Amino acid sequence: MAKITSVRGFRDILPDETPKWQGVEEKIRKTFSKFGVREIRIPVLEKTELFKRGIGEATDIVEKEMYTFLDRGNEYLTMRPEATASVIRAYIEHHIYEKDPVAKLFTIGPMFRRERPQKGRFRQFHQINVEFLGQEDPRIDAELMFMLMCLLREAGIDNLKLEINSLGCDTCRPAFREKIINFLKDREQDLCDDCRRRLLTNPLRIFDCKNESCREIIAEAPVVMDFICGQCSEHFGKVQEYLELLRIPFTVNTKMVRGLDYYTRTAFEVTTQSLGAQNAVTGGGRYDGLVQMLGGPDISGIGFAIGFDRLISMIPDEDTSYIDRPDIFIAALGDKAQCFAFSLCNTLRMAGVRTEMDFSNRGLKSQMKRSNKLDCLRTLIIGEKEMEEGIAQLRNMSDGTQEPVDINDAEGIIKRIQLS
RNA sequence: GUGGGUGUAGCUCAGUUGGUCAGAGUGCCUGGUUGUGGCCCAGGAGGUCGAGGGUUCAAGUCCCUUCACUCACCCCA
Repeated sequence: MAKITSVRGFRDILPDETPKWQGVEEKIRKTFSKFGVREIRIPVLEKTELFKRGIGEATDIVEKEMYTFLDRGNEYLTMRPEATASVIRAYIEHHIYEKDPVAKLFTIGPMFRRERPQKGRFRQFHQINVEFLGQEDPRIDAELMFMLMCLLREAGIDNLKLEINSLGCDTCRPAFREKIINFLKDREQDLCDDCRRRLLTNPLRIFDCKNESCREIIAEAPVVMDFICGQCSEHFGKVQEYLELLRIPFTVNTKMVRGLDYYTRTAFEVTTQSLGAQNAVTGGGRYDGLVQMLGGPDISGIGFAIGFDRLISMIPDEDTSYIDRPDIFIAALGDKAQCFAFSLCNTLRMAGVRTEMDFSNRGLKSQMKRSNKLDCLRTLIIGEKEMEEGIAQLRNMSDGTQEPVDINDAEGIIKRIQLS
């Protein structure tokens, strides 16, 4: 029979890796709880219209990366390519703002985009999303970024760079957009092919082109900062002040732009050197018009998405804080001892001790090997002699020392394990 | 969607101009030690050389097709 493999870009996360995922998630949840961020769980499937309206018709995501299909009910559905639109949909649908317009929400789960896979990029990938809704104060921008940097540090990752920018709001951005298009049109012949195309689709993206002649042009181009309105400028200034107050290192990157249409004002990105070309670990920003755009009241919001897969891949394998080894292995010889050990093994487990044993009925040597392979901290050796005397040998696998223990005193064994 | 790289044992990979080229290391099993792991030594199992076609007396090696993986562009987390 031919083997059936997983779908391209969809991968299995194997038991050797899951402890990292669980460990990081646990740390992140603790941080969220300190900041009063509560979990919301949302569906993986949404009506296609949600993303068209939320992310923007003309974006690459909506144009060519979504898993969309016609459902039997004759309705177009889409595997979500991002979470913010869904969170806002739920916030509106359940009238969460009626009870309290201020909401701090997070959600964790898989997203789907049909791109060509490469290092750090999969068709099913995982994001940790945070949305702070109902507050426009620049302190909320700073607090969100502060929390983000805290939780990345707690996950054991450093060497990160926080870059921020302001994209302006609905009133000042169109003017800037027009300015930049005019500026670039005059120099169109010096732009690369990609950028000439971008001029029509998404002119702001030309800002992060790597082509040298494009960069030269960009260097002289007008910057968002020079065009944003008074309020946006003041907001951005305050955000920087508060970031400094909270001692968060950052750099202003006036060329940073975002690929989703809903972003306004503050935009930010956390990047690293260690991921190859896909160097963004987190991207986020303010989206003051999104709630209204999705049919809700005029409520502002700001949020970010952490690329969970990328985050995990940055944790060095030497980081031992995520490994989880058995406390004890019971090596039992002979039917009587095996029987006794089977019972003891499960008693220890119920008492919270991570216990392993082996039913193959092989010799002590191979059971010791298995204990070693499983990286058990200790081995309890119970042979026929020990069964008769009621005294087993508790061996420390790192230094090879052994001590006698009373096999009928499970509590005594547990205490000894928990002490060392 | 576009371009490059790679597919040989469970894993990581050698394999020269076509001619003992079916290999190493590691992992696994057994033994050296009849009740003591790791280190060492010996032995063993394990592969339609990604798949299909072609050239040739002869193909892991050359040609064509195809699939998969991978990196980069694009884009993004």
